[in-house]
Amino acid sequence: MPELPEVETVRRGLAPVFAGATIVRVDQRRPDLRFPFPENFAARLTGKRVESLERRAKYLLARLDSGEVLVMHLGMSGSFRIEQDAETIIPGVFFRPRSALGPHDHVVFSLSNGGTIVYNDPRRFGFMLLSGSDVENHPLFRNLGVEPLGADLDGRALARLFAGKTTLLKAALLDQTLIAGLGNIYVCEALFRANLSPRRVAGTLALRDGRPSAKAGLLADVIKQVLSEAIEAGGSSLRDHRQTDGNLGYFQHSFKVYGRAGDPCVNATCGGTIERIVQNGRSTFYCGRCQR
DNA sequence: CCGACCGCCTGCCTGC
DNA sequence: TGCAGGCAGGCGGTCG
Repeated sequence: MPELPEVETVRRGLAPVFAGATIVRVDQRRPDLRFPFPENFAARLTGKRVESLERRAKYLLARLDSGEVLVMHLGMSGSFRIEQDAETIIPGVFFRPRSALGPHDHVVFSLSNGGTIVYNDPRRFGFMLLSGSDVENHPLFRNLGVEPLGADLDGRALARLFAGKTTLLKAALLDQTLIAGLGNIYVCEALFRANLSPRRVAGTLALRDGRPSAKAGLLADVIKQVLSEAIEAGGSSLRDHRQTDGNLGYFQHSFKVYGRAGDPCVNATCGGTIERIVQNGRSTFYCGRCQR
């Protein structure tokens, strides 16, 4: 499932319930997800107040009044759902009644405001861990690249990041140590919007005579654009991914290349066909005519 | 240091 | 209809 727009959608869905609430109970229903849960996971969360719910790249960060930070990653198939009692609906939070737990419901947070947050993850590629308050120095975060929606990403920054790189452009965009938060879908979509081939060498977008190329500037712009539009649409729902209120995001209907192998290119004047190739073991979708 | 590849899990879709 | 095989949004680790 989740790339940056989906994680941001989840953050926005959870924040009204989670932020400001005190965790009154944690049911950890198995010893591990992708990694083992931290020692005394439930005990270290119980009784703590969630001060804020933030996002860094594809990570959710719940800052606790204990000074610890609950770090959550959804992997490929993780999702949260919010359940409440009909008598005590939290203002602004979609009502979904309590339901029986399923086999892939791995963590249940019960909150002081009456809300319950259930983490479900069939493939268990997600994980939860606890960090000190200086999350940015945690090993998982220390090498993370720039936040794509932040002011730090522009043509100049991209050009610097790609300087001297002989990697494929597609691979460079997926490299979380360069830009943090892009995944396979939005990289395909951004490259299409920028008319850039995923097979291009990343270094060809580097600085020339100390100035970023127009291509680098355009790529930075369309990355922000596609991510923003996807967040606006509530993310993408592939397979069965849902938002925290159970609703589907609908940005998948706006995909122009992802999953569209064999379809005609949407650029009316092009006449080309979307192709699927495999790069670094991942599917890439692109138009070989528009994208150079 | 870098890139290529593997493995972690389950579920869904396709094609025979 | 049934089943085997392929494929999936991520990411850390290993190997050359």
